Amino acid sequence: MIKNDIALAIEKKTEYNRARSLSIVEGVLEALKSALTNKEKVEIRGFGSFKVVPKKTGFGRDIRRQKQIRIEKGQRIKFRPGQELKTLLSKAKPS
Amino acid sequence: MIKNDIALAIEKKTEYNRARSLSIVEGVLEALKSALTNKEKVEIRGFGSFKVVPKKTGFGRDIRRQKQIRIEKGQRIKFRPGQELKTLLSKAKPS
DNA sequence: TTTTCGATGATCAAGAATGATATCGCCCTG
DNA sequence: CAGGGCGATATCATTCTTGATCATCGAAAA
Repeated sequence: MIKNDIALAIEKKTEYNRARSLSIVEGVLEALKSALTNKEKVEIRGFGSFKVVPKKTGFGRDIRRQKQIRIEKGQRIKFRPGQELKTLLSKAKPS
Repeated sequence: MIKNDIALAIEKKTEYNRARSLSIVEGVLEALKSALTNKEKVEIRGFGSFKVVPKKTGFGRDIRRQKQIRIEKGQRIKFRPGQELKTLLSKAKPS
């Protein structure tokens, strides 16, 4: 599924055309991005939660130079699926 | 950020009221859930990708009974943040 | 069509997550 | 507001990811 597919689903659900539906989907994504950029946790019951956490510290590896390098401070995003999503998955047919 | 906050953002962006905006947000989430339930990967450029992958195999622990147990087959969902989201995060002020 | 993101893979060591089940305080949401 | 999801926590052994950089190629998206 890609952004356009979601817009298609919104198009079917509303009286908006594809372009407007796409714009709305982008609005949703933008809201999420903005919250996360502000380190704000995002929690959607049933779907899941996104949380900004610190990067690991210590060392990483620069493969090109075969050397260890120090990992700078930073943040990353963790997603944790919600209950409902997990349940839907466990009920779906095995792949 | 919670579902209602996203609906608020959509309300501001459209001529829909809160209830309809909320319904649209739910439509977006429903589309995502449906795709994932069907084991379909979801890729949104810049935001990130969700992918259904097999659960780890081997053993888990039943704490109540202080015993190891075998982990049944299953699926879980992995999220991988997109480039843009990572970049926004690294540019945001340290917390 | 063009741009560029994203998946994959390579290395290595450290550390986080995963799985299982249950409790409890907080809080999302119908 | 009430119901129940969510997250932290507990255990233990194992699995997996994380981080760094970069090349390749398929595909998202403008």
